[in-house]
Amino acid sequence: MPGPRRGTADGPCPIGRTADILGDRWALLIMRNATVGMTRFDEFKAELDIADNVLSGRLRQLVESGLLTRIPYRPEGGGRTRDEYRLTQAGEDLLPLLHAMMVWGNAHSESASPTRPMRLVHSTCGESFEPGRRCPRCRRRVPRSETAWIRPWRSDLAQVLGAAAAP
Amino acid sequence: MPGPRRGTADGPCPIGRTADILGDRWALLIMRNATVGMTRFDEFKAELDIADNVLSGRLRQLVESGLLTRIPYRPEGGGRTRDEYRLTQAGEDLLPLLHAMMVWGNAHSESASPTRPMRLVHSTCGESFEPGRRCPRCRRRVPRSETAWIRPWRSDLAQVLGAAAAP
DNA sequence: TCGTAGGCTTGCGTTAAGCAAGTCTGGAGG
DNA sequence: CCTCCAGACTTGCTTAACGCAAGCCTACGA
Repeated sequence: MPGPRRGTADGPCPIGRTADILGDRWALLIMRNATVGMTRFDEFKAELDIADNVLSGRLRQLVESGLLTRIPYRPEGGGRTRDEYRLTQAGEDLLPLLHAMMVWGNAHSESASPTRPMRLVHSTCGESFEPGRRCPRCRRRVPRSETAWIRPWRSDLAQVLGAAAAP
Repeated sequence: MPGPRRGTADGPCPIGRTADILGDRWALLIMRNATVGMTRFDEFKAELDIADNVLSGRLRQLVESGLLTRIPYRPEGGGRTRDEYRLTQAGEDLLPLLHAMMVWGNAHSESASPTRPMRLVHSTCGESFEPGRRCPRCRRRVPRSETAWIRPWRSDLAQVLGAAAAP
């Protein structure tokens, strides 16, 4: 933002410090998509409809903030090696925050084309759960690999975490 | 932001809709302070170190989004009647989101002057709790009136919700 | 009636977003 | 070995929004 931004990046309040990193629409949307399995520059660009200079800048900030890391990969169709952006532990730990955003959004905002609400479910049993709590059906802790976002407005089935797909 | 902002305010994803409202540093900080009991324009201005035109704009947006309402009050020291900004139900329901931000910030960011971490406690028994869950000591649901934020970096005791004080 | 104070608006310079075009790099193919 | 190619990233331009500062506007008190 204009003017010498007087940030609170190292202030005493943890909410203020978090707001300094995530108090940005694009940062939140990128981390949302990364959390559902998205990793590549052109995927983010196409899905978010974001200008590539802005995307490039945000990804760099998120890497600097320690939420993402760059890892080389070789595209399946051939081509030069490129980097993909994967969640760090700090990035994975955003799950409760994104879940809270989902719950609030389900309750207090409305879609132009209503569907059944988005849910976070335990992929091995299909039951809704809350991050940090045990699955109410299995009574087990839900590892990240068994986490799925149900997005009823999407017709495809690429909703399980790990299948790169966009909300 | 520049250019005709292509928002997702009514998109199908509730996280995207929430990001449209709260994907802004000032919006998050204002709602944080409102949640700990702050209500008045000059309080926000002084505590957040925000320009008054920006504060005015953000408060208007938050009222339009249904997170705050304006309520007239008469200043104790005399003076004309003014409006204060109080949380609506939607605003109060941000508690889990702010709590998740607190937890993440405690874990993954660092203060320039470290203290014991911020906590959300049940004010009648002093036990930490998570929004939506019962108090682990009392086994009772924690109403908003019994909610307190412990902010160890503040020496004063105005930490109980309802006493207008800033993080 | 006038002074005052706080909330809000306006104007100016600066930063960053959105857009579009260009650059840079390394693998593939000739 | 050289060239082509595709995609990530950079640069330049226009415009919106921030930070700052000054001014306005309005009830209440004197």
